[in-house]
Amino acid sequence: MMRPVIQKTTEEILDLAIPLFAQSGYTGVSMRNIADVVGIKAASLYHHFPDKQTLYIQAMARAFEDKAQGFSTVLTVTGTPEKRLAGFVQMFTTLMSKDPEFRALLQRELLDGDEVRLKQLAREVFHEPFIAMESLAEELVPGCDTHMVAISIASLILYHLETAPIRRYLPGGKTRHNKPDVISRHVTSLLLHGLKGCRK
Amino acid sequence: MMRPVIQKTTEEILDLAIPLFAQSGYTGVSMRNIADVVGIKAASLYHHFPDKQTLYIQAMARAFEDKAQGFSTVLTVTGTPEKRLAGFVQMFTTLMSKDPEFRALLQRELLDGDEVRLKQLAREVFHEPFIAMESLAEELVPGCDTHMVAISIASLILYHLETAPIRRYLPGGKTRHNKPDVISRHVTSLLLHGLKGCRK
DNA sequence: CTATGCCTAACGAACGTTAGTTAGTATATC
DNA sequence: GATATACTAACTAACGTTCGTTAGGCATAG
Repeated sequence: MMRPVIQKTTEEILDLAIPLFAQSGYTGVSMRNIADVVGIKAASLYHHFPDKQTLYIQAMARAFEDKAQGFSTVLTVTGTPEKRLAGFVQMFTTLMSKDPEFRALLQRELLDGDEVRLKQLAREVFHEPFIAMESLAEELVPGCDTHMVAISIASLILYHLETAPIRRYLPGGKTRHNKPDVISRHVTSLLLHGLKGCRK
Repeated sequence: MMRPVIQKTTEEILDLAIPLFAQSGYTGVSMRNIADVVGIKAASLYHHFPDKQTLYIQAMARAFEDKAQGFSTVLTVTGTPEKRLAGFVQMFTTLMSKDPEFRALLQRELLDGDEVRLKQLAREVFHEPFIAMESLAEELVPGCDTHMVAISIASLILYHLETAPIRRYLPGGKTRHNKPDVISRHVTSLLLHGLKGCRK
């Protein structure tokens, strides 16, 4: 009896599990769901991971580890602080816009993540780019609260993307509002000049 | 044999279910979980609701319906547009800060809500206050994209609150950054003057 | 030959849900 | 005022399914 010889590595399983967790969350995904998309039986998953929790944590770690370096490169641009801000906002918006999976996982971790996972996420993924953002903030506005400024920048970009599903039904919502270019221009001018920078 | 005569109304059950769904999400809460906090058996829930989905949808409706009018009152302030913006930001921040349950439910709906639920949420909860925010935006910055401005205002406030759990572990995160007054002042000056308004 | 990766089969627990029953309460009839 | 009727909200018991997980066997690669 010949069975197909499709040996899945641990990494391949994680890569297939990540989109599932992003879409449905930890409790919304079963070991059988994961096994199905991998193409093996649920019991076989236990040769790669001791339990579901470990599989999930490793999937998160993998989903986030690649991002860390992606973010850093976004912040190595040169030029005036204003140009660098504009460049960062544009690239960050494009990057995040292309990766709704990452955004969903981040949102879910903010909702459900325990202290240990959040601490790890902060240290291994966001620490470095966050510091780069803070130093950019310090250059732009010496003496400002760099922590709050960095959060504000990220919040403007991420929330425009995350609210896309409901903004369709809110007054004035247009398809254009989901385009990375439109968002990044709006955010940049808002940051540089306040609301009055949003005049036509 | 005397059984305790503790009759639970449908509304009481919903009120008890709401915090559970806020904390653990739809798939993270079982009918028995809900029954336990209500103090009845799971089967008895089916005298009030035909199934879990309906219970959840009614719980969401109830959790959100009170908010609709709360938001509207926040926007009936008078004065110069700048003062009104400052007042709105302050009140909205305080309101949202006091209600992490509502924020969690909103975030979960953005992640998991289907088109029908999001459309309902937009129409019944956010439509009116959103229009009020847009007219405020139009007063402040005639000819601006009011939709984007309204979203930006909300995003600044909500993301500062939602990221609180992870900001503890990010550089420069202080307890003060979670205080409604600090957040609303930061957001107001950012909106009115851009980043340079954040100078000390 | 050993280790690995997958299989089938099964476990106990929990899941959403249904059926049938009981106690209490309000309403209508005699 | 007593009695019958109907309704409500709870109960116990169980259904079939799915959950995470374990045990044991078979095949392939090194």
